Amino acid sequence: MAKELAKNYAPEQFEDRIYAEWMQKGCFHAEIDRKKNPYTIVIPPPNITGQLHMGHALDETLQDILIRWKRMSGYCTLWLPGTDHAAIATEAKIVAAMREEGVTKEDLGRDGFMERAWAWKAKFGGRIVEQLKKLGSSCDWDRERFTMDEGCSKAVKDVFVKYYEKGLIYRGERIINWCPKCRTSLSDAEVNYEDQAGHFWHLRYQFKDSDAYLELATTRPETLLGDTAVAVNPNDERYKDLVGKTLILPIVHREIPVIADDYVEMDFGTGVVKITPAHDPNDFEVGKRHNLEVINVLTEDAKITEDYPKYAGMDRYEARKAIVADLEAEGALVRVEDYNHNVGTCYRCGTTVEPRVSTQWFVKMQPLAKPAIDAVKKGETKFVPERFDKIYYHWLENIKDWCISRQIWWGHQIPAFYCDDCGEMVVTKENSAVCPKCGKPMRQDPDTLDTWFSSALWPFSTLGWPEKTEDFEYFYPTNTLVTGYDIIFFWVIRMMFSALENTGKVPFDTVLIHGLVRDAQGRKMSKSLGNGIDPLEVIDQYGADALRFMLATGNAPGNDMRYIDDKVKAARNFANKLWNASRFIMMNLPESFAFKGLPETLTMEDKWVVSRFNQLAKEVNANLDAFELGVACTKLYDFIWDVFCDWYIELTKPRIQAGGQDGENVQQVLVWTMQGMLKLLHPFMPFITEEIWQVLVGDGSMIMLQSYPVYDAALDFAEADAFEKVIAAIKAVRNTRTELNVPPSVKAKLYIETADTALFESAAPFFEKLASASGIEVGASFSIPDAAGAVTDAARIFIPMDQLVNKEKELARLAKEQEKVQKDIDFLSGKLNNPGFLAKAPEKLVEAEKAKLAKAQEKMDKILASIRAYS
RNA sequence: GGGGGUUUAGCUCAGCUGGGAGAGCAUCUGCCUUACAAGCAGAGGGUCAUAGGUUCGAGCCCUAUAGUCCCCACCA
Repeated sequence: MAKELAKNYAPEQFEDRIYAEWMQKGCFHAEIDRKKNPYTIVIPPPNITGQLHMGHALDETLQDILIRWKRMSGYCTLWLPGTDHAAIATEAKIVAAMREEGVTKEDLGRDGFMERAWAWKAKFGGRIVEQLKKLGSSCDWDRERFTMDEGCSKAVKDVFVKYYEKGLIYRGERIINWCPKCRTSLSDAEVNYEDQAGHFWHLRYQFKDSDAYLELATTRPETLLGDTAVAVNPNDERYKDLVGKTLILPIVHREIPVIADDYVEMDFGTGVVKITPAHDPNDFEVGKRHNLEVINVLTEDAKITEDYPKYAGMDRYEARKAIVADLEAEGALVRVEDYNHNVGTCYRCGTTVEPRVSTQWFVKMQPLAKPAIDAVKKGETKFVPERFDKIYYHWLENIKDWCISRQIWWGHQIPAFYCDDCGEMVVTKENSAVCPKCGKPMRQDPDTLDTWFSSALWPFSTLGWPEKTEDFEYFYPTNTLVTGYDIIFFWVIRMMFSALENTGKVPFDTVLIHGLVRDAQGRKMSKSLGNGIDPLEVIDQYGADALRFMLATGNAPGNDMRYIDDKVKAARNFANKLWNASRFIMMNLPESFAFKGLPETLTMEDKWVVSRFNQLAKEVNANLDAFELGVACTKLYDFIWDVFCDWYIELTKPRIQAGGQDGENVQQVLVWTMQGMLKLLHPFMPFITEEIWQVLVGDGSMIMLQSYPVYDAALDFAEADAFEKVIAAIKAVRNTRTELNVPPSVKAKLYIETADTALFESAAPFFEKLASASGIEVGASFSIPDAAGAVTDAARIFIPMDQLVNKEKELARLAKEQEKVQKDIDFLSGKLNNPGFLAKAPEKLVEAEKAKLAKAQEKMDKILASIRAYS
């Protein structure tokens, strides 16, 4: 059979075809097999609003490498895919699209809006999924899930009701983070704090019964409308006598008390704080302690309420200007200074969040956090790299109750029902409720749940929980969770406590954390900067394999990396190298070729390449086991390019030309090694390896279903070491010739002086092919005049070149060599003369160092002999 | 104010439990050698941020310092 590949590596010609074939043959589908061990990964579900970005590409690549490796290693693997409804983000997009049409949510009503949202999901929700496929992701698409599908929704209700009944969920009036643009509450995790330039307005509030003033400073003068007290520290001597007195609030002219509270720092500002319980979390606490009135002065969209007609309808920043102007007019403004402060912003839209008092649902975190901390402490779940467990602990140890209600429609509606008549509340899994007290139909809570509430259940809700499904029994707990460090707080932590509370088990045994993919300058890729690189474009240009290999190489877990085009190019070149190596093999196979495995008779270079491959298989497995994916990539790259292509293939050329039995043997070895390399590389570069495999093997088998190579003691050959001597000699000759500026076209006979005569004699063709030799003579001793001398520890090689050799140059070169080797000798003998080293270093190491020293000395003898020959 | 990352060749980064510093790109020298110029052969280039310490031995472990980046935190 003639085996042929296109002349150039052109991934666009086969990647899609191969993916379709995998799909069509059901290669990704996980069938429960109780004879095998399960290995499960659940995908971090991308948002249905999302477009594939480099972060996804990295995340997907790492997961696919692991899942393909485990699949080939005999596990029953399930990579469960799906998408997240991304409550706020999606609703914002839909509302924006509606705005274009001049339609509002209110126009449509809740049901109409939901209908529209589902239509939107149907239209765009599959986009990101299709993009994931371009990367080669071997997900079981038959099990694809969505956080708002029936099963996940059932799990959500189940958990909500259970938490409520256990007292882990409660409803209450609290001060929460409010996004005036998204018009919903946010959890603490959903607020990003950023430094903003602002001002410090120094104000004075006059006492009711005197002309005296109390000076204080604020960054938010507009909230003054809601001030209900002014506070000082109880230990502050300056203000001790003023506590209990009454002040007149400027502009509003309301009477407010001076109170004492520990919260006030004496040495910050004037040591006086205005207290606005409705619009500051600290003030809210102070207000509770002192029974202060909570006066809300802002609407849902952060405009001043109707209660203050002069400012009503102004947004908070307009109102700030107007109020500052009025304060100044009233003489209450003392001065203004520049001030930088931390401002909370909405993680979705970037709008400055407004602390707001409202009735919300909360998850009580203390009881849930404890088991989650313990599980990691006990090692039931491990972070890779380990350092992320500190972040995890710190967050959980300081966690506050989780605000889970959102004032939007796209999401899981809260399963709580109210009786508008008697105020009774019922929490139930049912879709409707009747008031148990007055028998009237009840109204469901209009709010929906935080999107992370449903993703927190993802590792088990997607496997069928709360039903006791076969999938759940077999695949749960999952094994590896792969995600970026930026969503540990949002997601990983919440999965941990949710899983422990609901399933009694940790959701996964390992969390593999990766960093961000930044741009070439190290900046975060962002829409606003416009510096994002579209993975799909990269795939178009270089192929998915190149992108994957680049993302997996040279990147340690948990560390950020930069996207640099040259790196992808290097990966593409590597693919091209492999492509051409396989072409070389195929074009040298006869039509009648049948692969029989390694032949009984192996030459030493065969044994060398087989031993090296065997070692590679051992190391790659070990690296994957330890999640050192980048290290594994480097080793594969080095072996394929350097060991196999640059050395082994070159060594086979004279043998292939010579033909005969040895020529047939070498074909077998070439194919054997190529197959092995393809298998080892497959998890990293699935497309090219599959393509080559199918052409090379040609029996209809697929590489993704082959067994992953493992170390085999029978494939370690002692001759491999001997062959390194030949390689060293060839390198030395090449080096010598280049240093002496001898053009490759000038051939020279080599006289090899060595104790290993048989070894070198058998290597004659290699010297001719790889060291520009016109022939070699091997012996125990030579005396060749006017010859350059290439030296290794095993051989001294004379290269007679008549006038071509410049005596001075050659002597200088030898002197340089001598210096280098002398350094080695000094270093090694220094070490071996150190009694401490001899006494405490492991014996194996001492022996190895002795052997090295002996070799260096042999080499030195040969160099000195060459120098003497010239002098 | 706490916590963490990072600092290694001109650039971007590896370096797995401590045993003579590596890769890719870039640079320089030769090569269109019948798989690959997306290639081949060679070369140069590093007091592994600084200062101490532990050790027979430190890029790796400990302490401190500096640069840089990030996370967390209620200072109005």
